[in-house]
Amino acid sequence: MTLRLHSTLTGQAEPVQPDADGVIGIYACGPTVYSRIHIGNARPFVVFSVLKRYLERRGHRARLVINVTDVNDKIYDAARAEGIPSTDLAERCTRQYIDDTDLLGLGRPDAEPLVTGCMDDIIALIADLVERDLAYAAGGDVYFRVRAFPGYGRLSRRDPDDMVDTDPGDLKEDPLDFALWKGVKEGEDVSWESPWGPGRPGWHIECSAMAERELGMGFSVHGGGIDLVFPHHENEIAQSEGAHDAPFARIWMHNEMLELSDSKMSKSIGNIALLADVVQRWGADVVIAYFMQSHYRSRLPFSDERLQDAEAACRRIRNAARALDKALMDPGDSVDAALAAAVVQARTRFVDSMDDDFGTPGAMAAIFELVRAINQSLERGRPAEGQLQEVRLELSALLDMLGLARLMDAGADDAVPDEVLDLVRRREQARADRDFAGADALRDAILAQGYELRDGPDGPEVIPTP
RNA sequence: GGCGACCUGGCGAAGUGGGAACGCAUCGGUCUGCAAAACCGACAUGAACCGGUUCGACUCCGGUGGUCGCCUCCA
Repeated sequence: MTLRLHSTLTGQAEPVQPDADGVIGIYACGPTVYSRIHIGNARPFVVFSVLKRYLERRGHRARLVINVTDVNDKIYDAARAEGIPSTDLAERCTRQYIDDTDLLGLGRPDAEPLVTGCMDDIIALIADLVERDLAYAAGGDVYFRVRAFPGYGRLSRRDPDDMVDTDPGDLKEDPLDFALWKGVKEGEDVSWESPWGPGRPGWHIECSAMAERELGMGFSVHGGGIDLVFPHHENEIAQSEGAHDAPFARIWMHNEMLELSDSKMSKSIGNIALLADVVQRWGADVVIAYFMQSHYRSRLPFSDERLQDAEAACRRIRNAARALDKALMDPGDSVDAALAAAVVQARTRFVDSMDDDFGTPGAMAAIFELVRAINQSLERGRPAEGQLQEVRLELSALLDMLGLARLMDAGADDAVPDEVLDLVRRREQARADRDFAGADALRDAILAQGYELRDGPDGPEVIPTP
């Protein structure tokens, strides 16, 4: 079985097929850089990064492109409010976006084109559309002639005749038409030369141009947040397919929104939590696990409680990894058949879930079932070293497919500071003296230093609290 | 007003026309000086509500109620 993804275009699960060059091309719409990104913006970044990861781990070649919109009205507005050039603001926010997403440790996309770096492609595409009468110049602007593109509305299942309250504009032939090029206006501090005069691209044309440039027409997966279906992706289809009479993207994959107290998290509502703050507080693994425990097409509540759950889930996995490492220091010589079976079953369930529309919750469940099997086995005895290695490798491989392999780094107690080790020694002495009140106080002192103590048959274990 | 989605245990969250995963939380037990971790056990005779189809529905169809999203910048 191969990976199938629900496509917004067909409403059904469609098999993911490589492009003509054997590579699975994935384009996801990235942020507009006028402020730091919030945890909701991070969802598509995580989803599409893990999608690429999963495909690669399954032996496919994949190319992920996530653009950066660095020319936009909001950028002009924000820069004006700060009293700095809009290009400075865009550059700063682009750097912050890179820094913030780097905190997740999921790697970078293969390409992250900037709108400002694709101006020639954009102008050429607009010129094509004008040439084909799918677009027209008016004043210093250029508009797409929506009624001239017959498939308009297919992606969002919308009839152009049903659309109301559309901005009539002064220069449009039809209120439905949307801007491909906007002539420079008073107060805008950057513009580019074009056959229609100085100006800048409209919001939608950039993605058509960048996707075509990076992946060609007819690539595998185009995605982003579900709020982009209309008008952004609808317009991209109109632009690209209008210009080339060829299919643009085969599968349209959209992630649902995060919600905060029953409404979506949105910069315009103001109920946001910055990605950097969330990662700073909880750690990258917890944030990734938080996303992976829910399906990308489900709305996901964002709250401390949800993050706490994810943290507890990470702790459980880390504990099992630590138990494996401990067992490996003193392995047995038998093979645990039940454990061996659990390993096979976990892989099967994991892959089945993932291949069925990127079912990361089922994949996480498969990992937890393996974790339980590991704990049960170690409760029964000590499997042989070879089997322990094999189990460790498999757990690590499954976690890695979700970007969670760091949970295997259980944090050996070799880096424990001397003062903590000293506290441990004093506590052992207190216990030997049956001074349990003193021992408990010392344990609290150790915890305050960031280390958890677990007494076992082989003496106390010192474990860093993440 | 138009279009669409969703409604599963305390909180989250999957899958499925015929045994309701998984995580967290809670309760009891094992282990421990006590904890922690781990293990064992308990925890929705029922899936918003009402009808229908079916031998059989949480799963399909229809209706009611509720929640949310898009239609304008938005991941």
